[in-house]
Formats: sequence, structure tokens, C-alpha cells
Amino acid sequence: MAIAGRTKQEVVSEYRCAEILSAARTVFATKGFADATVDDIAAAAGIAKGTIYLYFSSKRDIYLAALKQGLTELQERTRVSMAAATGIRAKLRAFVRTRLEYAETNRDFIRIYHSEFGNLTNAAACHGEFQQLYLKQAKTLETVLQNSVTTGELPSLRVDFAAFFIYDMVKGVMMQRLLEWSTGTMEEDIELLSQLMWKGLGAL
Amino acid sequence: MAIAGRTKQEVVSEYRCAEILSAARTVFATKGFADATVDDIAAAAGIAKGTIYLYFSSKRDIYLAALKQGLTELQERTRVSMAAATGIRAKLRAFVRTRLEYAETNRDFIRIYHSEFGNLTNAAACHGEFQQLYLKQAKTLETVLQNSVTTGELPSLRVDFAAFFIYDMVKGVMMQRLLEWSTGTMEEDIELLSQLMWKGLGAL
Amino acid sequence: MAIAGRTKQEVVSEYRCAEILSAARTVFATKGFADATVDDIAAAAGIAKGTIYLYFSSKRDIYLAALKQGLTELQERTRVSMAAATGIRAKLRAFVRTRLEYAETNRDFIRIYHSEFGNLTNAAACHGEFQQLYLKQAKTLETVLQNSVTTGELPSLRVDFAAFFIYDMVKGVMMQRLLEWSTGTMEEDIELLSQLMWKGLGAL
Amino acid sequence: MAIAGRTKQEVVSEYRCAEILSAARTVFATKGFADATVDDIAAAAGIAKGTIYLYFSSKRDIYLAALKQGLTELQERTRVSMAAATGIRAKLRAFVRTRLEYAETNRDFIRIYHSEFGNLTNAAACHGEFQQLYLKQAKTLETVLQNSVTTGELPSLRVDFAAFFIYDMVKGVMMQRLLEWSTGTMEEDIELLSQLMWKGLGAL
DNA sequence: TATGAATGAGGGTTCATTCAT
DNA sequence: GATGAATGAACCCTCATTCAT
Repeated sequence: MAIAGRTKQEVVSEYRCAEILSAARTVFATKGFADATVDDIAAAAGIAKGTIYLYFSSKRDIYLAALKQGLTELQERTRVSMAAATGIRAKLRAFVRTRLEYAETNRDFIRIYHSEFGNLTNAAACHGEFQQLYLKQAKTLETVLQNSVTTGELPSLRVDFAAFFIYDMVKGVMMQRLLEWSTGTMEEDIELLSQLMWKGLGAL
Repeated sequence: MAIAGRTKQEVVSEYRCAEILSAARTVFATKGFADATVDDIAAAAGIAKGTIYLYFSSKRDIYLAALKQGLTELQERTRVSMAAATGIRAKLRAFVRTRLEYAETNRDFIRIYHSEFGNLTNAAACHGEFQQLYLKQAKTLETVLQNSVTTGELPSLRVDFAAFFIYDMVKGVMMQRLLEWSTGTMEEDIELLSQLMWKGLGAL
Repeated sequence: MAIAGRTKQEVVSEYRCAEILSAARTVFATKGFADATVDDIAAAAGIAKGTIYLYFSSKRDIYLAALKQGLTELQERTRVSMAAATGIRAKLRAFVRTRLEYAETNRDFIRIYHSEFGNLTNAAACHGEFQQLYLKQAKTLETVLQNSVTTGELPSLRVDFAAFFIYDMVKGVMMQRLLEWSTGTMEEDIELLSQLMWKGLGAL
Repeated sequence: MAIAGRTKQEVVSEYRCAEILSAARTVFATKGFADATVDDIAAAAGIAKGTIYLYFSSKRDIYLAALKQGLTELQERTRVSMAAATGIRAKLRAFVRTRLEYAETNRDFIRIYHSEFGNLTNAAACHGEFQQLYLKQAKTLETVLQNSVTTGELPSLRVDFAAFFIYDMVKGVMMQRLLEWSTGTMEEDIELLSQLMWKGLGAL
């Protein structure tokens, strides 16, 4: 009696996955990967521990899935809002706004995001896996910048350096806001950061 | 037989501590806190595992000590070089140079530094402990900036935001260089970053 | 709609049982009892895991049923062929031939058979359950031997010892052939073993 | 302060190993490999679970060590007593006596021995590992038989078949005695088995 | 002081069994 | 009857910490 896709089977399965990932995000965000236990996640999801292994093959697998899911959504939103903006300056402002807003409503994910992308130097965790994800993010932005340089909208500059710079800046502000260290409103921070970037880019 | 302080007892004790911390830094930098074992550290230090507990009360204690030792040295060097520089622009350039150079020769410490300060949002580790260390760092820089504003050397700006911004930027470049993602020489990166900061500050 | 017995219900039910047992034999033979999973058996039988529990009450139950089924068939064939033979020597040769031939075409069952009857000393498995099965087998043979002693066809000998001896010898050759360690053809091994038994019996 | 070997360190270590192996033998003999837990072994040895892992790397490792230790001792005793006997018939009697006597005083080991060598067909456990041990045993005996054939003490016969035959026979009697199924005394069984073998060999 | 053997709590994962559909 | 998702007890192994020597 399938209507779209394969219903029920698939719907329920995806729902469970989502439930687990949601619980996992909360737990990982609170305790970090190492200190979180699969029991914690199961309890948070309101299911038995064994059930988790029907949907994910290992604790790390859950972690990765949670991270990738958020990352994908964040990147997609960013891509869409930047595409909708006209001119590089507006695009950058869209970049800042989208990400800061996303961080505001996805605090658990952002905590995990920072765990990984704030420390890409730990070779132990996963050999280069996260480094690659990060690089891929940066490359996308780099392309946008490069296009603007090509069209003459931006002066020639080290686009690789600029891309990292932009990511780090936004990441830093996300963290400040998450920790409630920022004294400004969201709009103020968006404005400030956009200004700062624009001026900063001029220096490269 | 005491010469200065309490000799021997103290000297040997401090030497052991230093040995352990040095070994610990390497191990923690390579494997991260969770994956490093006390056995690893003992082996790296060339002493017995039990001995470590004569000098440190727990694995976390070692970690903290290693982090604080490096942090103290880094902050002291930064303070001295900034004090030696004249004018806020020179001070900021000193800030950048000192830290990037320190990172170049203390890679193990920097890895640990990033582990913690790249992810201050993880409540599990130590409730606010590292957040306080970070804030203290930032406050020092904030004071310098504030002084410049007071003397009119800098226009009025949100010094709290500026301090975080500066820290994050330098941290970001440290990481890029550590991962060998930077395409420029150290001097080029120092120059670029200083320029960028200076322009950026103008936006705040 | 019942024709003979209780039709359909029973026929289908028995068919399922047989399917499951066949699958189980393969799996148990390959992996042993402990390493075989009910999932393995379900997959091999091409049915759902839960279905298995409609026909058997536990994993061990399946195992036992598989073992008993094969054992019953083996014993029946042995009985028939021995009954058809005339004279104790011919009966013993029939015993050997029937069993070695059965082993050749029921390798999975023989593996399970060896698992249990090669190690009757493991109290854990099932307290004496298999020991009783084994004893029952031996007793049958013992009776045949005793009859021959009574008729004077065989000299007086310790029939209990002899029965075990005969079982073990055949079991040993089965294993050698199963592992392809035997260098002879089936006929050669039957001949050799029969000779050996006959001579051996003379010593008892 | 070392006297012989390296004392203390080594002595204590070996003592612990022996303690663990002794406990393991009892547990494995009673419950079988799969049903025995490392906790069981630790409890039987009167030590903590973790301690076991200082001496053995895994549950299977303990099992293998226990098996190999007994096997080595059994083979060595067999070798010595056979070497001391003159003539192939006396050697075979020595073989039987040594092994049956060993089985009488090492019942736990014999149970484990039967678990493995009564069922060499289970590929799952350890790919050919035990099969090789068994083959090695048989080859030794094969050589002795071959020598007797060469010197003309025995007529030409299939020594490979004979070796397996002898092993299986003794193994079978060991099991009967272990299960207290044998109605004879040890001496009677030794006598009977020796006779049987001798006669049987004549048939090959 | 230095050692390293001993400890045992803790966690990831498996899988026989159940039960709602 | 048939299914397979859900369960949770059980188990192997790790490792921070202790303590007798």
C-alpha cells in the first residue's frame, strides 16, 4: 500500500534514525564524544540500547551521522542564501547571517561542530576525515571569492587564506554567542562581522 | 646541603615533573586526551606508571598542568613582546608574530591548545575551567586595546569583540600552518594577518 | 478438507520444520553451535527470524532436533542393513559400510555429530542428554554382539568394551574422511576397517 | 639477587600463569569454551578479572595455552615412556599406559582435549590450528611405526591409517573411563586395548 | 622515592527471545 | 501463521588508580 517511497517501513525507520540522531546530538554536545555512552543516547532517545545498533553500526557511526547531517543542512542553507544574494558583499553578509542564525537554533549541533572543526589537528580520531570535510567547505567559499576576483568585483587576493579567514571568523562569533559572551544582539554581531570581513578582505 | 630553595628534593622533583609534562604533551598532542593512556605517558617519559601519581593526582591533572604550563609561557612571551613594541599597531604585530613563532616551535602544545580552545562549549570536560583561562587571555588583550582607545590611538570600538576576533584569527592561522595548509611563508602570513587585523579593527 | 492425518496445517508445518532443520544443519556444521546465530539459520532457511520460534522453542532446541533427526535416520539405516546381513562378520561390515556411506552424503550432519559425540564430557551443554543418546546407540550394537556370543558365533568377550570400540573406530574414520586426511578410497577404508575390527575383536 | 633465571619477577609471574591456567582448565572443562566466562576463570583463580589480561591477551589465548600446556606434557611423557620401551609391542603398550594414566590424573585437561580433538571439523573455531596439532601428534607415532616396518619388526601396513587408529582407540577409552562407563580396572583396560591394537595392526 | 602488578568499574557490542502488526 | 523491529542481559576487554614491596 505504498504511496510515496515505501512508506511505513521507510518512514518509521527514518523516524527512528532521526530520533536517535537528535538524542545523540544532545548527548554528544553535552558530554563530548569520549564521555558520552551509548546508554546515554539510548536513554535520551527513550529506546533500548540494542535498538540503536539496528540503525547505526557503532558509536562513532552515530557521531559521524549526526555531524554530517547538520553539516549538510548548514552547507545547503548557506549555499541557497548566498546564491540568492547579488554581489559578493551581499553574498558574504548572507553567509554570515545564515550561519549565525543556524547556530542560534541548532546549538547542540554547533557544539559538536566546534568539537571537530576547532581541533583538526588530532590525528587519532579519524585520519583526515574531518579535515577533508572542512576543506570541502572552504573550497566552496573559495570558488565564490575567486569568481568575484575574476569578474573584477574583488581585487586580486589570496582566496585560500581569505576563505579560511572567513570561516574562522564566523566560527569564533558562533562560539562567543553560544557561550553568551557576546554583548551584542544577533543583528549587531552580523553587522559587525560583515563589516569586519569586508574591510579585512581589502587587506589581503 | 641546601643551596637555594630546598635543593635536590625540589630540583629532582621539578625535573621529573617537567619530564612527565613533556612526555604528556607529545602523547596528548598525538592521541588526544581521551585516547591517551597513562601508560603511554609513562612509557614516553621512560618512568613507571606509578611514579606519575607521585607528581600528579590524575590523568586530567597532568593534562591541565601541561596546558597551563604552555599557556603561561605563551602569555608571558606575548606580554613581553607587546610591552616592548611601541604603538598599538606594532603591539598587534608583535602579538601575531610571537604567537605564530611560538606555535612553530611548540607544535605539541599547540595541538593541545586547539583541542581545548577550539571547543570551549563542551561542558563535560571541566565546568568553565578552560573558559576562564580563555577569558583571562582575552581580557589582557582587551585592556591593551582599551588603553589605545583611551589615548585616542584607536577610535572607539567594541573592544571585547575585537579581542576575541584577534584571538580567533591568530588561532585560525596557527591551525592552518600546523596542518600545512597555508601556502605562504611565516613572514607572509604574519604580514597578511597583521594587515587584515588592522583593517578589520577599523570596521568595529 | 483433511485427507490423511490433518493435512495442510500439518504438512506445511512439517515442511517448514524440515526447511529450518536443513538450514540449521548447514549453519551449525559450518560455525558450531556457539558461533551460529539464529539469524544465520533464518537467513539460510529464507524465512524470518521470528518464524523459527513458531516451530522451535530455542536455538538449542533446533540443534537438538537437527541432531536427533540425523541420528535417527543413521541408526535406522544401520539397523536395516545389519538386519539384512547374515552372520556377525557380515553384519559388522554392513555397520561400517552404512555409516561411512551415510557420512559421505550427510557431511553437515556428521560435523554436528562429531561436535557432540567427540566430546561427551562437557557437562555444560546438556546434562547427560547426549550421553544417553550415545549409550542407546552402543547398547543396540552390544545386543547384536551379545547374541553372537550366545549362539557361539563369537567367543566370550567384553561386549560393552567392544561396542564402544567399534563405534569409536568408525567415528575416527568418518572424521579422517571428512577432513580428507584418508589416503584410501571409500571401499579400501571399509575393507581395512572391517578387517581391523574383526581381528581386534579376537583380542577381546 | 637473582639465583637462577631471574627469580621473583619470573617466578611469581610463572606462578600466576600456572594458577590462571589451572583455574581455566577447570572452568573450560566444566562449561566448555563458549559458556565459560573470563569472570568464571578469575573467580576460580581467586584474582581480579583485569589481572588475567596481564598474563593472557584474550580468552582464546588462555584456552590455547591451557590446551598446549597439557598437550606438550602429554606428548613429552608419551615420548619418554615409549623411548624407554624396547620393541614396538612394548612401545605401544607404553603409549597406551602413559596416556590412560595421564588422563586419570588430569581429567580437566582431558575434557578440553576431547572438546577439540573430538571435533576437528568445525572450521569456525580456529582455521586448522588444532588440526595441525593433531596431525603433529599422529606424525610422531607414524614415524615410530614406520621405523618398525623398516626394521622388519612390523609387516608393511598403512602407517598413516594405523596412527590415527591408535590415537582414536586410546582417545575413546579415555573418554569411557572419564565418564565412568568402563566396567574394568585401569590395568584391564590397558591390557585389553594393547591386545586389541596389536591384533588390529595385523589387519592393516 | 620508584615500581609495576593488581584491581574492578565501566562501556561498546552481540544476539536469543519477544511481541505488536 | 509470518514478520522483523525492539529488547536488555550478558560478556570481553580497557585502563585509571592503588598499594605492597
